[in-house]
Amino acid sequence: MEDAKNLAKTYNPQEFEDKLYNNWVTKGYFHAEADKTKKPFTIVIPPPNVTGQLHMGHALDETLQDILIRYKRMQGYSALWVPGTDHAGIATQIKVEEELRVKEGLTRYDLGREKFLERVWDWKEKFGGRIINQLKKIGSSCDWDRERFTMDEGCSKAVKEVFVNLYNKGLIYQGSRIINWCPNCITALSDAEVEHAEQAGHFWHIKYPVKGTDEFVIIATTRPETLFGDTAVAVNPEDERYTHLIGKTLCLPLTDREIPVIADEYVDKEFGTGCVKITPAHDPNDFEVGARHDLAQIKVMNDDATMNSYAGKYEGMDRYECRKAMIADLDEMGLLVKIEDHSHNVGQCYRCGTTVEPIVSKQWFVKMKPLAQPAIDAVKNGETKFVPEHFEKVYFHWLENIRDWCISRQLWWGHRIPAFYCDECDEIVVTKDDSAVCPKCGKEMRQDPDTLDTWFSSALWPFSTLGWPDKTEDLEYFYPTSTLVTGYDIIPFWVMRMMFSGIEHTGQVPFDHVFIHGLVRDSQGRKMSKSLGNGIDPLEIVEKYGADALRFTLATGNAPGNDMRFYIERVEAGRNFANKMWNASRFALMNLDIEENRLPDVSELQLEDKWILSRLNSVIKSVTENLDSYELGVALSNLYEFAWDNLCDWYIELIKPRLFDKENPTGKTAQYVLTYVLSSTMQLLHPFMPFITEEIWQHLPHEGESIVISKFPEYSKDLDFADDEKSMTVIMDAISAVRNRRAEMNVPPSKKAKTIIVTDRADVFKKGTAFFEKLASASEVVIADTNDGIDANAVNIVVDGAQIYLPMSELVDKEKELARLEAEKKKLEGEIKRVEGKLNNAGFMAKAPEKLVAEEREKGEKYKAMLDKVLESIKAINEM
RNA sequence: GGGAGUUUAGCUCAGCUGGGAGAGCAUCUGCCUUACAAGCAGAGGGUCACAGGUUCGAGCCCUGUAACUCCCACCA
Repeated sequence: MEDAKNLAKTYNPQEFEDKLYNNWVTKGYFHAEADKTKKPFTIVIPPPNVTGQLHMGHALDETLQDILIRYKRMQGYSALWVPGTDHAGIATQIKVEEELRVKEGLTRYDLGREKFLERVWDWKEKFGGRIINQLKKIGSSCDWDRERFTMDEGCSKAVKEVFVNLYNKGLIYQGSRIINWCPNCITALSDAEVEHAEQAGHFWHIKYPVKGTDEFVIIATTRPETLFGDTAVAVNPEDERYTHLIGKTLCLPLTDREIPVIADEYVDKEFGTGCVKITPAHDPNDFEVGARHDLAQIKVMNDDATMNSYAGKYEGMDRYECRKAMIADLDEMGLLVKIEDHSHNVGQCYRCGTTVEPIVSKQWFVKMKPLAQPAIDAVKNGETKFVPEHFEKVYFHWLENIRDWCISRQLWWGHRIPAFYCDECDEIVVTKDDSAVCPKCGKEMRQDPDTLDTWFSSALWPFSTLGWPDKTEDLEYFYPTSTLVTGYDIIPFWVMRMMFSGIEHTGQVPFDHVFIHGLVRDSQGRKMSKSLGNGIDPLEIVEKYGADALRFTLATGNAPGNDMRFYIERVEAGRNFANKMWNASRFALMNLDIEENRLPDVSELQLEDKWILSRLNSVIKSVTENLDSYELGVALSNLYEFAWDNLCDWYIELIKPRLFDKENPTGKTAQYVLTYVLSSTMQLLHPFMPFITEEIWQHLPHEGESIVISKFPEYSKDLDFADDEKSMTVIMDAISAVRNRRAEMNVPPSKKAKTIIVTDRADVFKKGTAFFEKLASASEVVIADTNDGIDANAVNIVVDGAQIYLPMSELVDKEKELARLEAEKKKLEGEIKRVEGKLNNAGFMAKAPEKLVAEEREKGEKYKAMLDKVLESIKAINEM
């Protein structure tokens, strides 16, 4: 540090944040090794999308992780935070395709697979670093030597290993099933990737004529265009309205096809018309019905949701265009009975919002039931714990109702499915090798063109990043990881899948704790989103207020798992706190002429020194306990209160006379204590606000090269001065009472007054005389054991343990004074009544803890003593 | 249709296993007191959504009600 003594005049985070961060990285403080002499603490980052930008949700997620990692690092753990990014299959591919379309008017098919993938890799190289730099800006202490990417070599190896293992165990299979199809992204989606939204739609009632009669059935449908794929109409076997039709043949309108009327329990008699068109290729329920009745599956749409040849003259039309046209035609033919309004849930692609088409398709699936059970058990028996605990319910709910996971995607960007087909003899080989030769006919095989769901590789992240499937030293040492930090919205996508993957492939749960946080919302509680334009860029905040203020904002003011509203006033509060620390440190440095940070001998400590050390000791305890139980917000607000209220507003003010008076032998002691307390406070605060704390710590006398690797303060029995703390509290309360009276009477601090303290605890108040002069505008302090001879007209203040007189009779209004005393009397009587009510309550005395009873007794006595003094004062005034 | 969460000061939120209601911001009053006006010293402001219950004692535990939010769900 250039000038070890002085800090810049104003807190200006821009001046030192980058410089400090670069130094930390250069010095390698964030690098962790498998060090057998230490205990491991591991976090793997939820990898942000490689081409994404840091948003407030990331900022929250990373801040929480960084707080935990820095805390554990200071506690002496080998603290590893593995950073990295996710290839984000659909999201990235869409972006590159969009760029291609806009800039060159091309589609990915124009380029071809190989060329297109080159473009995506280019894109990744170009924008992939951006988010990493943004993580650094907010102070994330990741081990950058271990940065990973979900499509790097190691991850690819892990993916193949897992796929082949699961396939060989029969847990991955290929099948034709109804899946969610996005006609815009042209790919299958898993259930988790579909979002349901209420949409206003219609029920179209359509007549299907019964062959050879004048009769017809009326079906009601929300998707009339799937009519071309109907292969039956079903009624409930118990439905007397229709029993006579079962087995009859219907003429499917707009086509020349004939379909049967079948009976199936699935049909609800009460709903709609009681007749259901059955389209096995376009509806999951119909698919089941079709399977039971051996019905044909007729797909009527192409991959982009235009109609195919089954739709006859509507071929080539978009699904909605077709709907409109066919309804018009049916109406003309007299087959449209009516149109009802009907709102229903429609599935939408979570990436592009397009209405998803349920469609029968041959895809790869992971069999979930056998994998889900151990993942459920691991949380039930406490191997992995959720914080807050209630998120376990969400987790259980998902796993208990889980269906097989559709993992194949018709995308090009992603891990290619390691399955090979022989066009000659239809042989299928699943292998880790990059190419395969048919074991039956020896021909070169063709690899499955599809890629895997992005979450397939994310699911392996906690162990693939540590070297799995190799048995590396890192894997042995750092796995299972300690804590996973993520938002509750990611539980079904990621947490759950990491859980069953970790258990299945490593035999161990991937993490001990899952620390769940909420969403960051705007000031009105809305989700921040691009379309609303209400997002706040974390980097703009960093630029304007500093990373520490941003982190403060994100770490306080809400409980684990709850959503948080973000608004600028909260950032300002954080910045103001940083500024307060900055100035307190400046003050300290201006008054320090010591070279080292050490505590003086206890015998040299003054009352206020013991008080602040004792308070520091308590706050160390509470910060540690709260951090250990993931109550980061509580830990920080305790620290805030200690640092601002105890340290700045009281302690520094209390010791000013000692510091300024060069003759005072206790001045040096004050310097040492102030240095010690300030330095410890910076250490406690460092996990939350890494930059300012390092900057200040470096300027204070210190040992070691950085606060980052300094030892986190520990509770010490030797610094527990409970009695002195109590005495100090009595004095402080008295000072506050004097200030209060003066403020009520509008006496400016510049108008000093003689202060007479009548007390039977002179030993305590004697230690505080200087404080009254400094903090209660006393010109002179007199301690007496009786109020004899004191002007009855003096300002009179009753406090715990003392009665204080300020001879400022000119300010006293007798009437007002009496009214005030009466009010105080009433208040004290109320308190006494309450305490006595408790003490006279047999139930309370019998069942309440002893400590509480003693406390109440003490309070009762205190109030009674104060009441006596108040009564005395009233009497004195009345006698005037 | 299931499930979860929320409801505490004007606003945003804390309140850990039940033991006299808190913070930040905002408001009001007085202070440029030689670290800080991004500050200091004070003040006002709450039937803890509602109704029952358990308990010596309930913001906290139990039951029910209401409002809001979110997640899940194949009634065409």
